[in-house]
Parts: sequence; C-alpha cells; structure tokens
Amino acid sequence: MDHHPTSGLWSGPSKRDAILAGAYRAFARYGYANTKIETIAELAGVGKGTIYLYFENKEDVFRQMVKELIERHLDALRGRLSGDGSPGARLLAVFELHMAILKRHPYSFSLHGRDVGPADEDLRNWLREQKRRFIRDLERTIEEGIRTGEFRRVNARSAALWVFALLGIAFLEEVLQDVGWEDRLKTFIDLMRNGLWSQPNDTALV
Amino acid sequence: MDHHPTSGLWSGPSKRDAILAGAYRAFARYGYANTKIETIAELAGVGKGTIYLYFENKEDVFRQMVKELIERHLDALRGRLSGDGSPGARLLAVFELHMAILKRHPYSFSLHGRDVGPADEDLRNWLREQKRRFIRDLERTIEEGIRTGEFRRVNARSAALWVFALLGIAFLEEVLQDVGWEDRLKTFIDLMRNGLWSQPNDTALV
Amino acid sequence: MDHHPTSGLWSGPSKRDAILAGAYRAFARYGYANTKIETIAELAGVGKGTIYLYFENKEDVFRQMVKELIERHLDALRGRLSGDGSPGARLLAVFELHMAILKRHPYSFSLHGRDVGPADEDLRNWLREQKRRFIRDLERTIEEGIRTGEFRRVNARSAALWVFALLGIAFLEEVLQDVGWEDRLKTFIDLMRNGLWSQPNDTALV
Amino acid sequence: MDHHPTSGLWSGPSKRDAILAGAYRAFARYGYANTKIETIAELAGVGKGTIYLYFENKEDVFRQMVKELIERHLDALRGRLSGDGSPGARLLAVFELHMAILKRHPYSFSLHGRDVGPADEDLRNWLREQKRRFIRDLERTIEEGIRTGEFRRVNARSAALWVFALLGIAFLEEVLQDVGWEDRLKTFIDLMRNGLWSQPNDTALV
DNA sequence: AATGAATGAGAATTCATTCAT
DNA sequence: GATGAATGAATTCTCATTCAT
Repeated sequence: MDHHPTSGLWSGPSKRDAILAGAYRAFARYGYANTKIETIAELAGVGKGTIYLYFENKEDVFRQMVKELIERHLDALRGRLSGDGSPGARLLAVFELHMAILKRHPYSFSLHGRDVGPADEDLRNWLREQKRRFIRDLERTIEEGIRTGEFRRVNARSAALWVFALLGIAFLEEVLQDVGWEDRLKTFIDLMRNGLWSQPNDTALV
Repeated sequence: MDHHPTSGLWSGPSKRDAILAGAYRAFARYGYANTKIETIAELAGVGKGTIYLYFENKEDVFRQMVKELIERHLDALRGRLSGDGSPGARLLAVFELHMAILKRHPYSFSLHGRDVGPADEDLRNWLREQKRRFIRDLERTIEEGIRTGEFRRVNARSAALWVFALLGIAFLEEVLQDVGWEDRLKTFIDLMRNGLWSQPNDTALV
Repeated sequence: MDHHPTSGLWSGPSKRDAILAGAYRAFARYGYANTKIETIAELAGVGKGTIYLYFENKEDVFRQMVKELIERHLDALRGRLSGDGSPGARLLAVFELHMAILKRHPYSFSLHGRDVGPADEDLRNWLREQKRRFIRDLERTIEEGIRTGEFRRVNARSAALWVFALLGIAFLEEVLQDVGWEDRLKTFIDLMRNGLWSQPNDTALV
Repeated sequence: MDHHPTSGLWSGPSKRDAILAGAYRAFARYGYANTKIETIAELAGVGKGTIYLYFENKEDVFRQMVKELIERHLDALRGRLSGDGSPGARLLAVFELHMAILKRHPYSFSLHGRDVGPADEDLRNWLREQKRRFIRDLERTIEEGIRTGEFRRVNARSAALWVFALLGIAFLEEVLQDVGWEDRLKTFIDLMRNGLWSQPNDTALV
C-alpha cells in the first residue's frame, strides 16, 4: 500500500508539527472563533505557553496551518499534473487524487468550506497567489492538450478556471453522502470530457 | 428598469435591513471572529444596543444574514430553473443569473465559499438542506432534459452535483481578474455543453 | 481654612478621575509591578473593562497618573514662585508649600522615591522637561534676587539646581520621623540662607 | 592607577558578578516591571537558568543588586567622612566623591532616586536603615564641626538631613547637561558653605 | 425605540521558574 | 555547573451583552 503524500500531515516529532496537527483538528472541529489556544495545546499535548514559542499568536497558528495544508495539497496535485501520460490523462489523475485526499481528510473540508478564520489580508493574498499559480499550471496543461488535439479548441485560461471550479466539488461532501464516490467521480469525468448536452451546440446564449 | 430580485439586498429603510447590510459587509471583510458588533453598528448607522432589539446575539445576526443571503440567491436561481424554455436553456439561464449576481456582489463569494462563521450546528444544517433542495431541483431539470433527449444519458444526481460545483466558479472572482466575464461565461457554457475533450470517450478511468 | 490646591486630587465625579485616584492609591501601596488592573478597578469602584475605555493599558494609567500628579504639584509651587514678596520670600514660600504637600500626601512619596514604574521613555522625557522648566523658573527668581542684592552673586543656574535638590528632601520622609517638621523646615531654611560654615570662605576645593 | 572602590562595580570574573552587572543595566534602563530575567541573562552573557543557581528569584536579584550598589557607594563616602582633615574638609570630600561616582555611573541615579523596584518590605527597611546610619555619621561630623567652631550652631540632625538631601543632586544629572560638573560642584559647595542670602538673617518664617 | 457607557466572563498572552540534558 | 525549551499560574485585555437614560 503506498504511503499517501498528505496522509501523515504534521506527523513529525517536532513540537511545531504537533501544534499544527492539534490546531488542524481543533479548528476543523470547532471553527476558528470557538477554538481556544488552550484546546490546541491540549490536543497537541503541549503546554499553553509552548505555542507562543513557535507562533506569534492564534492568528499566526491558523495562518501557518492553512498555508502548509494548502501547499501540500496543491504540491501533490501538481505532481500529477507534471507526471506521465497525455494532458487529458494527467488532468484526470489530478481529479482522482484531489478526491482521494478529500476522502481521507474530511476535516480538510470544514476548513475549505466553512470557516477560513479571520479574513487576514496576508493569508488572503497568499491563497490568491496559490490559486493563481495552480490555475496557470492547469492552463499550460490544457494548452498542451489543445496542441496535441486531445482537447477541443477552447480558451485555455477560462477552461483552467472551469477545471479549478470543478475541484471545488469538495464543498459538496457534506451535502450528498448518498452518492458514492465512485459513481460521482465517474460521472464528473464523463461530463468533463463530453459535456452535458447530447448534441454539440454553440448557439449564442440568451 | 427591472428591479433585480437580489441586487438590492437589504436596501429597505428598516433598521433590521440596515443591520443585516452592515453585518454583510463587516463579516465579508473581516471574517466572523474579527468582526465586532460595534463595527456592524457603525456600518449600519445605528447604535450598538439597537442590534439587540432585532437580534438575539452576534451569532443570530450572522445566521439570519447568511440565511437571507442564500435564500434570496437560490430563490432567484430557482425562478430561472422553473421558467420557460427547454431544460438546457433553463440551466444556462441559471448560470447566467448566478454570474450576474456575483458580479454585483463581490463580497458574496466569501460567504458562500469560505467564512461560514462559527461552527453553528443549526446554520450548518440549514445550509446543507438548502443545497440539497437546490440540487434536487437541478436533478429534476436534468432528468427532464434526458427524457427529452436534450442531454446525454448521465447519472442525473451526479450531474446535478457537477452543475452545482460549477456555480462555485464564484470563488475565482478574485483570482483572475484579467479574464473578462463575457469570455469566461461563454467558455464555461461551451464546456458545460460539449466537454473539454475533442473525441467522445468514456473509457474507464485508471 | 484654605482649600489646598492639591489636597483633593482627582476628587471629581468623572470615572476617569475615579480611576486615577484608585491607581494613585494602588501604585503607592503596592508598587507598579504588584498592582493589578483589577485592584485599581476595585479601588476606583468601576469595572475592570471601564479602565480600558479611558486608558490604553496599565502603563498608560500610570503615565497619566504621574503626569497629573507632578503637574499639579509643580503648578502649585510655581504659583508661589510668581507670587508676592521678594525673591527670597517667594523661594521660602515654595519650600514651605512643598513640605506641606508632602506632609499631607504621604503616598506621593512612595511614588517619588520608590517605584516610578516602567522606565517609559515618554514619561521619562516628560519628567525631564518638567524639571527643566521648573528649574528655569527658579533660576529667574534667583537672578532677580541677585539683581536686587538679596542674594549673593552666584551662578544662578547652578543655584537653581541646588534649590531643586533641596526639594528632594522629600525622600527623607521615611528616614527620620523623629525630627519634627517644624524643626526640620526651620533648619533647612536657615542653612539655605546662611550656609553651614561659620566663616565665609571660598577657598578652592581639593 | 588607583583602583576606585566603586568604579568597577561587579567587574569580577564570577558569574554572580556578571549577573548583578547585567541586572544593574537592565533595571536601570527598563524599570523593575519591564525587566525580564531573560534580558538580564543576555546582558550578563549567561543562560537564563544560571541566574537561579545564584539567586532565589527575580526579586532576590534586585535586592542583592541594590544592596551591593548602595553599600559600596555609602562605604566609599564613609571612608572620606572618617578620613583626615577638618570636619568641613571631610564633608566637602564626601561631596566631591559622590559627584565623581555619579559621573561614572549615570544609571546609578535611577536606582537611588526612583525605581527601587517592587515594594519589598525587606529591601525598604534595609534602605531606610542604611540612610539612617549614614545620616548619623554625617550628624557626628557636623557636631564635631560645631564644637570646633568651623560650623555655625545649627541643629546637627537637621543639618545632616540637609546635606544628605544635597547629595540627591544626583537626580539632576539628566536634567541639565548644559551645566558643567566643575561649575556645578563649585557653586554647590559655595552655597553649602555660605548660603544663598547675602545678609545673614534668621527671622522666623511665616 | 434607541443609545452607548459600563461591565465582567472568558480568552489571549506573558514570563518567572523548573528540570531534563 | 550551565543551559534554554517547556510550562502554567497569573495577568492583561477584549468585546458581547446589559440597562439606565
């Protein structure tokens, strides 16, 4: 069984990692506002004061936690994007991995979808930049697919946005638990490939 | 001049509306934890104490604000979904309206996607129910389209999820401002109709 | 009986005054480090939070308290310095008032002599400036006395320093309680007037 | 080169001395409350834990530091007081040395005059006792001078207080840097000898 | 109804002190 | 002896909520 790149989030022996792991669980469970530093410390198995040896304050713990979380996730996806196979195969691989990660880290959801904590300007900018970079990577892959003829001739930039949006399906986790992951993934990929309409059509809208 | 159903969110003269409008701006800008009741009062142009004449407490302000926001948004979309035209045309109309609303309410996305505030069980359940209901409506429309032959024979439930996910494109608002709304919308709809791949293909994944 | 200008320190009805009065008592009794904000609040008869409506933080309470205390004291002394009578008489009046104030405000001592709290740069500069100003006023009075022939021809600036140093006698309050105020004042004034030596002498030192 | 008794305060190679020297600088600069044990350790060039090998706690560091500082200073002055020469000459010698010490140890004044740290009963009593003893020594010298006719017939106890107060001139160090030490000392001594008034006068006050 | 000064429960943060290395 | 990472008791400070006006 392969060791999933993100399954052992903050599993290192360092106090810093222990704190981030505790913060992850606490924030996911209670939301930012309802998480006490003391709770994080308890979950991390360290003293309250220790947190302040490694982080500025509560907001800083949150910020660094989110940053590492997103960074690892996107890095993992990027690994697939620049892997082997045709652009289409790589795009599907990204999808597959994304879903797998979310499946194993239900908490991750809460963070994406629920309470990204204080709308810290720094964090917001960082997130924006990360998204931008990832979308750029998607764009290049799509351009390549267009060149090889695997993809239709679409606006690569907009298509990258579209693919990124599809990754947002994460949000729906808690919405429909009655649809199995397998089915869901299969349909998504089918739609991504072939679209919803039975007849090709690009009549102007409205 | 048509009066857009959701464009004038809380534009009424009532204090309650003023408070919700202030809360909307404050929560979107600072996040739940960093928003002070006092700030909401200032933005609303009322006294701090007044808020407690209309709401139970801070969480209640947040809850009602989100509920009304989502309710109006989804009601508007539902109006299009049950309007005139073929299932496909109605689906596109929903898309179009969704984008238009987000265009006018840039803050809105923060609330949809990220900062749903405190881990309030009640609100979370309500949101889940709303999404479920809306997805069910999408599902029925897609089933109808499949029956009429307009759509391909796909798993309607999963396809509904997929469409809902696409609405999440809202997130990208702040990410890529260099892509015009028109272009983006056109490409999205094209992809939704026809998919990204040039050759129809439904080989099993992996 | 005349109402002493500094006897009713912070006797106003305002919360701010009440807090400063409480702070005065608390700091004098326990020293800066051992004074809790809560204690000040209790002595002031207000809630803990109220203090933060009027002051930045503990250090700010201390700073403003000292400033007002010194300001009133020096203003009172200055009143005598610019009053009626010959320069010599005015100088003696300053002395007399200074001693009287210290006699009535034993706490004041503790503050002067014991724990002037955090060596806050701002406060230190302010104190220095106050002393400087007061010494300048003393200097002018001494110059006037030299002109009128009441005083000997000395370096007025240095003499002003000397007089100011004598006011520091305050410190000795707690040292020798066995010497009565009357005797002490009489001797001090005598020495200030006539010096300690029986024979005039200005042989070079060393 | 003469080894000035107090000039090389805590200059020994022992850790204990290094700590006291660091504490001296830290307390003088930041005040008791704002001085962290860690800062003292840094200034002393030792580890934080080392301090607890030589001292009970923070208060103990402060107490011992002040005690040694004052003890050395007063011992040095006492040496002059019981030296050679007439009582008047010895008094002037004390003055001279006092000024010299302050000149080399500008921080010193903060400790003498202001920030005697926490309202530690033990330290306060010790300081009172030290002052009392020194003033008694001054008193004896003055009595001797009165007997020999060098000094005028004044209340020796009050005169001793007066002289001690004059030593408080230390305070003025930071106030007036534009007056040279030489001029200042000369004027002070002149005033101490001859008084400020040109005509002997001991009319009762008030 | 409307207000905002006042409050204090509750959370964040600090830092003297300990103790394993 | 020396150290400094770790700790949690003790304090500062915040801010939702109340209530007299």
